[in-house]
Amino acid sequence: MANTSDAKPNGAPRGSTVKHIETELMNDIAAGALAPGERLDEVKLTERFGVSRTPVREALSRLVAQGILIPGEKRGVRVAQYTREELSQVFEAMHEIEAACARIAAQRLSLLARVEIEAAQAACIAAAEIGERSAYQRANEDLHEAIYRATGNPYMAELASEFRRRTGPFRAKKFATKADLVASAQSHEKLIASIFSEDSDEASNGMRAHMAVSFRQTLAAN
Amino acid sequence: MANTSDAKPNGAPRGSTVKHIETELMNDIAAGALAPGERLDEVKLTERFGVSRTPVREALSRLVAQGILIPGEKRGVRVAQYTREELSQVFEAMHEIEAACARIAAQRLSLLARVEIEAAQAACIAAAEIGERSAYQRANEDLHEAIYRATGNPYMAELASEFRRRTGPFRAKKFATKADLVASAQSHEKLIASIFSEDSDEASNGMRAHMAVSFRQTLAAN
DNA sequence: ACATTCAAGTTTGTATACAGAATGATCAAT
DNA sequence: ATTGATCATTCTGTATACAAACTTGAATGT
Repeated sequence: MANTSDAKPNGAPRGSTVKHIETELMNDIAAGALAPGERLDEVKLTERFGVSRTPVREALSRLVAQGILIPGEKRGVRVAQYTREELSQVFEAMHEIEAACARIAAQRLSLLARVEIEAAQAACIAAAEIGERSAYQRANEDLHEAIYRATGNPYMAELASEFRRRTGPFRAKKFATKADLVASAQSHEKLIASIFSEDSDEASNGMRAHMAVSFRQTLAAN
Repeated sequence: MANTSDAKPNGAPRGSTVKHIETELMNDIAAGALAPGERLDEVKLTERFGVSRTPVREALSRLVAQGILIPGEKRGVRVAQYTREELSQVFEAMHEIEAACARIAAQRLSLLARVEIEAAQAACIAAAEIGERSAYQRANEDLHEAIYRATGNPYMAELASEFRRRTGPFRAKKFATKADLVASAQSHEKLIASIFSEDSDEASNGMRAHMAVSFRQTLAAN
């Protein structure tokens, strides 16, 4: 049945619905509301967001492009799920990208970047000392993002952020105990020192060492 | 006017039309048939491929996700075009990714990978000696792809390939003279030696050095 | 001459319709 | 009981329709 006159308006309303669906789904996945391996049904999403299949589809395909969702065997898309080996490969790639960011950041370190990194680390320490897991996680993300920005290279930064989003669901359950937080914050200290040394190789090795600590915690939780 | 009975069949034919459009456009861009900055018109593509806007749109948005196209200021999409600074940033990111590949490849070097790399380099030398530019370019791509495979990490490999595609249009005009080919092939020799040393740091530095040579040629041509 | 407003023409985002594939379920035959 | 075939039921890809936003440019007023 075609629109008569009282039908829902369509056309192009303000801030792209697609973007909204995309971030909403990303949050769900990051928060674990959608478990790895779970299948997403286009029509269900259609109902949930009160839109047609077209924007849902577009949002899904963007998430697929980012590796957050993967195309199902024959049909549909599912939340990315990795075998132990795949997980370690994705993390290896992320480690290298992070290391590259640290390398470039060390080369170009600006005063602003220094301050932003120090501020984020201060927040990490504060959160670790009182054992606030979710605050620590936020501060930890901030610190890494500050390092990405410190590269002065938006392409590197975007790449790193993308991998961080992609691995988010697996890193979520990483910090089990207060001791984990403290250990992570201490690992940050060495990492930051290596970047502030302004020696590329040392910074990149520093980041690899930090990521190794971090990955050990992640693997323990998966 | 709606389908009556003799209309074109739609539904889902064989190998996704979207994929076809995507690769076709990628080729056009790589071959320079679509110049950087050029605007792509959805409707024109619709006519060219004899399909509706839906698959065209999907193909375009995938290319946007890969950074090969970029969304226009207000409307439409255009072939990615970079200022000198942006170009150097994209290349910096690519260099780091390539260096990471070299690092991992050196760590895990298998006999098969060694052979593949040597074969590709042999092809490079052969092409350089007789000054066959397009053959050299192919062999050069093969060599880099062989290194990506040598990482044993499909995520790293895909990432590197993606950046290579993205920078393709700018590297295309790189090899101006036979001397360029020979210089590139010689640079490969050192690169390969550094990877075959199975020393991570040396391999990653080796790749960075090679990419620097390569980038100098690229900048000269842009 | 310049700014402002308004109408026509494009372009985009979203909705909906529909054909063909994949899946699953029912039922007959071995 | 297991296998195989047939049919109904999703699900997916593509086509088409249409409304809102943007662009353009001409007409109007200052």
